[in-house]
This record gives sequence, C-alpha cells and structure tokens, in this order.
Amino acid sequence: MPGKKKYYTESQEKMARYAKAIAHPARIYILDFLADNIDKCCYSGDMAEDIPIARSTLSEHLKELKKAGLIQGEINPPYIKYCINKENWEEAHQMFDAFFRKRL
Amino acid sequence: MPGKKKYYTESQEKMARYAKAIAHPARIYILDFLADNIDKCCYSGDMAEDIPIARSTLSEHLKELKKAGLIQGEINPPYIKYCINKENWEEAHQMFDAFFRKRL
DNA sequence: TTAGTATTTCGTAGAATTACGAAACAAAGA
DNA sequence: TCTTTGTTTCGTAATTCTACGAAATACTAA
Repeated sequence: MPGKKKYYTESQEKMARYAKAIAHPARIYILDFLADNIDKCCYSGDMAEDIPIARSTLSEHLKELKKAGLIQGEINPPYIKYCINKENWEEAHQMFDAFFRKRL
Repeated sequence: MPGKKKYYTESQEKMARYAKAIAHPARIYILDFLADNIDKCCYSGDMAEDIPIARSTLSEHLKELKKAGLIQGEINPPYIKYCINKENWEEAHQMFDAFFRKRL
C-alpha cells in the first residue's frame, strides 16, 4: 500500500471505470440488446447477427463489460447466456445520477 | 452521406461520446471541481495546483471536455474561466438516466 | 471416438489516448 | 518596448484500444 499515492478519490476512479466500459457504441448496443430482450436468453451469436463486427471482436467487448461488472455470463452449453449484473448496474446508475445532479 | 453506413443509432453514438469524455479520473476531477466552485471563477491554474499532472496535460483534458460539449471556457484575459455547459449537461444527464433506467 | 456448434483466446497491426516539457500565444503592466 | 503571467499548442514517446482471422476450448450428439 505505501508508495502508491492516490490522487483521485475512489469514487472518481470508479466512475471513470464505468464510463469507460460504456464508452463505445458496440458496448452500448450490447446493453441495449440485453435490455430489449430482458426475458429472453441473450447469446453472443444472436447479437453477432445484427452488428457488423467479427465475433471475436464482439467477444472482446463482452469481456470488457464483464470486467467492468456490468454484465454476467451464465454458461448454458454450448451457449452462454448474458444478462445485466443488476447490483453493479444499480450502483453505476446511482453514481452517474449523483454526478450529473450535483451541478444543476 | 451515401456510402457511409450507420450500424449504430445516433443515440448510441452520442452516449458513447459523452461516456468517453468522462472516462478518465482527471476529467471527473475537473467536473467535480467546477461543481464545487460553481459560483467562483474556475481557472485552469487553480485546478493544476491540486492535481498531479502537467499543466499542458490538464489543458488537453479541458480541450476534450470542451470538444464533448460538457464545459465551456469564457476568456477573461489572461485567465480563462471554465464552467459547465448546462444545456449539454442536461442532455447527457437525461440520456444516461434513460439508459440506466431502461433495464431495471 | 469423431464431428459439429458456440464461443473465446491468441497473434498481430493500426489507430487513438495519455503524458511530458519546450515553445508559442495573448494580454497586462512596467 | 520588454517582461511577466496564464494558458495552449507542438513534438514525441509509451501505452491502451479496437479489430480481424486463425486456432483453441468446451460441450453435445452421432
């Protein structure tokens, strides 16, 4: 721990991480897709058909969103069913809301 | 215009741009600073004293936020007074809110 | 065991981001 | 005019991001 100076608050770092996760139209597309099909199984392949990127690229975007904690994948072989991680989603929502509300 | 296929919606592209603008702790710091000093003049130099980055780097971050439309600079020589661009700020707030609210 | 399906990981390349210090700018004041 | 002051732009380097196709993985079914 010592030697590692913190110049930004935990909150600022966390906000930046969440913002980065959604800072790409393909990732917004993915989250929109999950929202629009909230009761269905959302597989990587379903999304790949609508979006003009290679499947491997889509997979990397899914990995980013997973790393950020915004989605989670439930293995259902040979598929993987993706969905929103509600706990972190709610946290992000509240952080962004407080952030934007603060200066109005 | 023709030849330029759109794969993502305008809204998705715009969300991604706003998210990208705030996807760095230094830029969140700047926006927090502007919020905490809403009635004061906010100069680049004031922020530079609290933040461990070169002034030129800070200036680049300010440029990014300006480009995204989230802040604006009012020239008050030899200073430049920065403040939130309320119109775009409100738009971003609403977009993020709708985005997060959609899937809960 | 072999073949088939859905998905991810790997290797790689090009583009974009972040950072710094030096130099340039623009305005005020001596 | 020459300095000083606050800030931005430039040149550059290191890192990160985005993208692709090929190969690997993991499981099912024949």
